[in-house]
Amino acid sequence: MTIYYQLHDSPTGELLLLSNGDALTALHMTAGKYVPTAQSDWVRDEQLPVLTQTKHELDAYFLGKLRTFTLPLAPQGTDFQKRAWIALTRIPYGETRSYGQQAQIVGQPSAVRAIGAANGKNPIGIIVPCHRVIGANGSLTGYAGGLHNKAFLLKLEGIV
Amino acid sequence: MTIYYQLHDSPTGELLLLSNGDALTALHMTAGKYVPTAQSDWVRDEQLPVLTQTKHELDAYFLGKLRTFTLPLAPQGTDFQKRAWIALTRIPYGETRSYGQQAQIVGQPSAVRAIGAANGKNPIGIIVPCHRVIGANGSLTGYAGGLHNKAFLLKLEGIV
DNA sequence: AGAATGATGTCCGAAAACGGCTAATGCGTC
DNA sequence: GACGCATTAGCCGTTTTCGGACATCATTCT
Repeated sequence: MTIYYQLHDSPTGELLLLSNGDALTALHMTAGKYVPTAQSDWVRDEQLPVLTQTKHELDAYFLGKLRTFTLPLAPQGTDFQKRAWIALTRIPYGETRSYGQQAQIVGQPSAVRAIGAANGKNPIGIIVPCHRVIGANGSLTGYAGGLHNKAFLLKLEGIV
Repeated sequence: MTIYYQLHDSPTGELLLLSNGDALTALHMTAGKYVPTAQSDWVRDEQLPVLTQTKHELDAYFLGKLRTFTLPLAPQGTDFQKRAWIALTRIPYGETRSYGQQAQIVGQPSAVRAIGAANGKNPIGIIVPCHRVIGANGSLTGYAGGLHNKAFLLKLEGIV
């Protein structure tokens, strides 16, 4: 299956958007870690509707005018990871959860570290809000895009 | 165990009286520091004998007609704190001791600051007379209910 | 199949901080 | 010298904080 992509600027730096043609499959901060390098078989498509919509929603989000993303998502991962990511999308804008709470929601209260690992592999940053999960003691602990960006996003959502 | 309480007015302001049903467990000046806020599981009982007796003795004390309280007490604290508080009850009406003297009575002559800390946590003000303990140089140093109330009580007992 | 790895959380013991103090010390005044 | 005053450094039980060990679980690597 063909993979389409676009690049988009944002307050958190350049973003790499990937799609299968119908839905968003990945959103990476290119300055961050674990960023896939552009492959030769990827197709850069500046017209693809879902990516255009993604850009619009992102812009609105960074302006503080959008609190809930509605574009179609299609992240790829193991069964457990998908459940973890779905749990992420249920955390409301402007709120935070601990890894333990998220584990509880997923239904495996003691799989806290596994949850952390799954969040770490969340392919769709920002839109699947893994930045809303922090340590039980309030510490920021980690973020693929860099802790400063995690802090930036939380602040944008009104969290001190 | 159920906790019963009553409120009672006095020259030192409103008093919060707590009981386990048999004995007085706490007496706080509601205007002071470290006052526990009323809990939802507390029961207000205006008929409880021990609290009624407490009120009568308090009224008599503030009129200068009672010099020794006789109601049953049951303060809760660590071993050391209980020893400190027992020592307090042995200080006669109208007399004062220094923290050092109290430490000596407790049997740990050098634990002066620990005695001060224990007095600070005395749950039963007025009746367990922590106000009769002053600095070695005669200074009032501190009182959970406020220094002016400490001075008031000492004056009531005839101390200048 | 087994071992290693994390964007964790809980527990427990040690260490440090914290008082409703006090006696000793140092310094300037008289 | 004697005195007043502020400063200092011991004193000790309690509380708070901090760090390391350990349990835990899906993944990944060998």
